Amino acid sequence: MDAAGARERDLARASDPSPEKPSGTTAELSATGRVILGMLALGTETGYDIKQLVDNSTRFFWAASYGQIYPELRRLERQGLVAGRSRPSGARARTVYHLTDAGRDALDAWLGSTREPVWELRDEGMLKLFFSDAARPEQQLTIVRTMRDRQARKLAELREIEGRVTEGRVTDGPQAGPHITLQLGIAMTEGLVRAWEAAERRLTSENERE
Amino acid sequence: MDAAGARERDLARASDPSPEKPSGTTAELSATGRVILGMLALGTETGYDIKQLVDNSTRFFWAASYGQIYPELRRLERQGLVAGRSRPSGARARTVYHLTDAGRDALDAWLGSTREPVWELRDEGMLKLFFSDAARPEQQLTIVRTMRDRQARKLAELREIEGRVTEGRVTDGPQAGPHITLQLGIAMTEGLVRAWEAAERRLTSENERE
DNA sequence: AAATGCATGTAAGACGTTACATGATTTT
DNA sequence: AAAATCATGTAACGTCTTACATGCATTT
Repeated sequence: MDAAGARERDLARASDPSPEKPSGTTAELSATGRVILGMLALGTETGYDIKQLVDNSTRFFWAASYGQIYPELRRLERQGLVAGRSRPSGARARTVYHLTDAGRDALDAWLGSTREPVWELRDEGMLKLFFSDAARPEQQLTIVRTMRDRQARKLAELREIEGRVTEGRVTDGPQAGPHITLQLGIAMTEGLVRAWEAAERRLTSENERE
Repeated sequence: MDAAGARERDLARASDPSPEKPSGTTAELSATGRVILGMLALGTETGYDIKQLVDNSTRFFWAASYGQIYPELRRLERQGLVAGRSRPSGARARTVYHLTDAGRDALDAWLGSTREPVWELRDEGMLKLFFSDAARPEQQLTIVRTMRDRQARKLAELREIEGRVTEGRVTDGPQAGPHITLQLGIAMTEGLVRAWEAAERRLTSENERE
């Protein structure tokens, strides 16, 4: 029957038609393309470098793999947004890329775009919690504690990064973006830890009452 | 050169080999499969119902489309985890599904699994902020305010849902999972709003000093 | 000498979204 | 009579991950 269905149904309504048309001469810049242009603007040069920096920074909120990066670099070059030239180091093949003027314009246009930004979460812990009435009560608590620990570990990781960056150099000036993003990531993750802790308290106080 | 690359490089190290082997006789349950089993356990019956409930609840942390749901229902049936039978309403075709014993076991196994849960975020606002040194300073503020507003709207939406649910029935008992997940979602989104507000304060106080 | 790091790539397949197509039933 | 909702599905396309393959250079 439809007990749960009827109960939860119609609780929210999506409403979102996008305000900006594609509207232009230029082909739409893909998500990975945006990452690459941004990374080149930050001074990385090779596909390998880009992957390193992604893994050490944006991966927390935007990941990318070699399988995306290398083909996308060539697509961007075909579109005239980046330019690469061979710069072998010794006998080892190496291609360094840089933004073209058109590439810098495209990056600017994206940064200034008012299109609703992508925000997508896949949180298996929340999904488990949602369905946890089908599990034993201790399992519910295990789920919550696992996620709290997981987010706490991530928070520790981010704080460690922060420590290393601060003792170094880049706190302000023209490299403010990465740093303030790290601050934001820390604040966000603190929020997540608190949220899971609150859920844990709610569950344990319920159990006590029984 | 490698200014940014060298600076941010090696700041973090991934470390995660999964602790549990596939190890079993049963084929691995896909992510969409997990959603479907959970939804059937909650009492939904048709593919359409599942999609409705996903859109009204889990979409905030786990989305799914018809293009995933209908094919996956048939795959699960082939695997013997769900069973469907035709229950037309009038002349309108309709198939109602329910969990089999094997399906309930698979759901249990997933809920009890200690495998590191998936947690993936794609946050275009954070990405823009990361690269925002390439933009004009006012644009940096625009990005932050846009995201703060966006998360605040989502928070309002969630609170509205909460109001409707609370004035209704389902606050506790055997349907605790969806409700506590909603609470968690609210707490998480509050954390996000606060994080973006903090970023905004950091940016505006910097601008004042200049 | 071995291990790690630098560097580039591809192929297969899984995963997901979007748009389209169709039609019955219920509500306005 | 029209609009909204119920209900099921597919095809095309785009995205992303994973695993594999290769080989030079540097550090231990």
